Amino acid sequence: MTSTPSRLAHAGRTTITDVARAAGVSVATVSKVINGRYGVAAATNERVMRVVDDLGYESSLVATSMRRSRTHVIGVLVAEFEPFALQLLHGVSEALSDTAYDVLAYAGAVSSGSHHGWESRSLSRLGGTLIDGAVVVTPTVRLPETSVPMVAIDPHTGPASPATVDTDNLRGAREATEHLIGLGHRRIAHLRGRGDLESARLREQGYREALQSAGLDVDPALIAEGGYRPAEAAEGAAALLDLPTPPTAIFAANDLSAIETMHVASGRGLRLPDDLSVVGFDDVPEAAATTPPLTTVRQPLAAMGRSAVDLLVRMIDDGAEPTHIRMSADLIVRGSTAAPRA
Amino acid sequence: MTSTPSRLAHAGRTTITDVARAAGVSVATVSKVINGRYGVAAATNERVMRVVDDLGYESSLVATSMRRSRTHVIGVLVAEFEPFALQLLHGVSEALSDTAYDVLAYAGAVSSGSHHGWESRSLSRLGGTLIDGAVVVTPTVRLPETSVPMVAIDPHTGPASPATVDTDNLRGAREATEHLIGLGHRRIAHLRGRGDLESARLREQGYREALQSAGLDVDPALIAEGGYRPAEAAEGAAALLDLPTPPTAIFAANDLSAIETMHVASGRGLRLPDDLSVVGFDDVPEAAATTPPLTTVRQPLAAMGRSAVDLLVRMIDDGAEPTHIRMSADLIVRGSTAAPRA
DNA sequence: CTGTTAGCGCATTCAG
DNA sequence: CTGAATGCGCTAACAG
Repeated sequence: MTSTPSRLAHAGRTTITDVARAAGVSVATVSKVINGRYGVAAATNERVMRVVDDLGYESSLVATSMRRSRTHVIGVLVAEFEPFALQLLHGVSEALSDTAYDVLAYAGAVSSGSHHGWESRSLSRLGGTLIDGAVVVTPTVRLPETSVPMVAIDPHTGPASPATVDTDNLRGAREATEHLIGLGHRRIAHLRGRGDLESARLREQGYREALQSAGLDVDPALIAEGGYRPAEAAEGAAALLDLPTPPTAIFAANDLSAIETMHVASGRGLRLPDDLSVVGFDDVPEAAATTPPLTTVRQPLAAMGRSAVDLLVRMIDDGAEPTHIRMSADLIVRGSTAAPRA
Repeated sequence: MTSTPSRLAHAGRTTITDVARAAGVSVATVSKVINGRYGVAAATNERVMRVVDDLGYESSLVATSMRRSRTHVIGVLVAEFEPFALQLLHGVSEALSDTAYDVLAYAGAVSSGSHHGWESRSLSRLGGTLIDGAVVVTPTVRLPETSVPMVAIDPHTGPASPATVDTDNLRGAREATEHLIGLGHRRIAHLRGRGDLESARLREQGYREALQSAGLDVDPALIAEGGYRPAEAAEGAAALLDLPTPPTAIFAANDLSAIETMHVASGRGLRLPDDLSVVGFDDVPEAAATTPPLTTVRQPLAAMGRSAVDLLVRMIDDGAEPTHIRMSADLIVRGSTAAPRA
């Protein structure tokens, strides 16, 4: 044996080289055995396998992905792991447990700075090699087309990307607002979502349309910024409630904002839903856990995740055409809405 | 120039080579600029930076991780993305948003086969290269020690790994059972968790101890398998309710099992909590959303995720010693428990 | 059937 | 201050 004698068993991982040395074969042979390719004697095969087991060797995803085109890993790219993305992830994971794919979720909105959004950054960092395809959650920028197969969930520009999954935001928002109108509310406020998201614009539009259809004026003073996030929502809600004649109902652009709104209202001694009705959007698990439980528009998040994966896998495996999938958004009436007090 | 002339601008990603060519410098120079190292003229620096921005270049995680020791990515290894892991992930993500680390969550329980568990496989595949450290959620096997820094959450063997975060399962289970006893229940069943998990054993032990302390017999017929998963839990619950004299209360080893138990009970026309009291464990968001809302033992999941990350980052950055962190588990009484009917 | 060779995209010496 | 060579762990040709 003339292999480098100075090489000790290194610190961390077991590499293919370690296996090769222990089995007395070349790394190429080990590679063949591991990948079940032809051209290896049965005896050799078994010997290598035993060493692999003994050493607990597992090929490095990183190294493999550099040489191979397929890694059998699907990437889910999110800005951060908030409830919305989490529920999506749940569906993705479920759908993938029937397939040969593993899931890798990446939250890349941390080390910011570049003028590119997190979506492009994450795609650049993972794409092409590490993952066979990507599910991108609420991307805000147009995504590069030259990359891996991907489907966007609730994307910024609506169906601009080739493959998308979203819900009927316009209709859902109309239903929510009409529900409040039907209850007898006349001063209905809206806590906006992130202005750069198509979904947020559609929800606001649905709110406006419902009001107008009912012959109600859209009062600009009753539209505040919520940004889809608790911190901004708290400010927006406070501003609304500080109005000389505050609204009797608030339709928030998502559940997190709605829940925050409820906190703000409770903090001011308002009783829900008697003094203020609140409606959200999304129906994350947390929505049903508030007191009173939140009336909201349900997006079938897990189902959206599953649909996205189904489509993606078909695109990867069968070269299926990218399409647009639109799911329905349905009002779920719970306890946070009631008729305004006389 | 004798470089391969046949090389075209390739399909997918922008590589460091593209940037170098566009900026008219060598890849080494680009590398230095990107990593902010000394030895580059200011003018060159700026020119390269502009090209980087123009092309939207972002270094490949894969390639980088092969050569570098640090990637500034923390891995969260889970079997699958169920509510428990999701909540943990939420805390992890939160805690990491203050740091320079990105989060990468990997669900590796899919392509099984090897006698190693998913934890070891995932660690082998990602460790050492892709991630700087790992948070492993409910590992069931003893983890190799020679790998990257890691902390285990709710591990199989209890505090066998050097760094762990868990809750006081024994105490939580006792409280849950004592609550039922205090309500007047005498036939209290237990829906077991996964037998290979320390947490499940402790919860059963807490149940037994509480019964014994109250002078009640532990009836083996009242202990069924739940496996922490809805499918098994449904069977276990059905078996319990099929007993000649069924229990008046069921303490399930986790919320998913408890929720499934409620479904099974409702499906048989039982009214909750009058005909049957149910207690869970974990307090995932879904627990408060059931009707009636589930009485359960709260594990501070997000806080556990945060603690795990805090510890891990200190281990990576400052070489801190691994420790064991135990958090308290507290009973949350909601509507799914009541005194048994006379 | 098995070993040798080349190179994936990048960071890192080490000469210019 | 810059550029050419080297190798990370692995797979795909090809040679023996």
